[in-house]
Amino acid sequence: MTCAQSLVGCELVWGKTAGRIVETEAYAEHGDQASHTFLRRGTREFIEINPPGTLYVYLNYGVHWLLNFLVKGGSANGFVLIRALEPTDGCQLMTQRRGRSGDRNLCSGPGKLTQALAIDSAFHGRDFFQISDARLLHRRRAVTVEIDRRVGITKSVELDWRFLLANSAFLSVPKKKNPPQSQLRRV
DNA sequence: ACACGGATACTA
DNA sequence: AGTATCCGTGTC
Repeated sequence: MTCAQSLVGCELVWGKTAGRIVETEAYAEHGDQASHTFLRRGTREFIEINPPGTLYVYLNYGVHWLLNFLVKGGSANGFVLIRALEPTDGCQLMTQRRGRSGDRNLCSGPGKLTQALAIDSAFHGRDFFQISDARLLHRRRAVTVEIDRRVGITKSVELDWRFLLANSAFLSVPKKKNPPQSQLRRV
């Protein structure tokens, strides 16, 4: 999914906090058994009803809110899961919300970053571009994106739809594939 | 290695 | 109503 790849390196500004996106995953509406659309009618309807850029926020494992962007058109409809940020602003507030210190532990995971940014179900279904204090700043320089297998799923594991900022120290889990096998893309 | 914990979408 | 499932984290 090209959107997931394009978001790597961009800065997500969320109120008084902000972070550079260092890890994303793509989930496709069709042909992807790991996507909610595969089993949930409600998620398929969500795609029909809402415009691209709508936030899809849901609770995972009864503990963590996970942040997804709805993407439409292009090669396929689907969602981009934001999995990790490199904190760039508001570290003190994020540390306070997380209840832990250390910049590397603030947003290095999809559940951690929603806690750090104070994202929960209240933002589910909201159009990202209509949220006044939320912004997406495009990267100013080219970055190297590494392609890897998605994390934490049991179905459609063969799809390499995880996108990492190369050599980032703020990833949720290290890349699984070794450099010779992994693909690198200058984007 | 394991517990924690709730929305969703099924079944009946 | 009851149950199975689930894109994780922190601590054991």
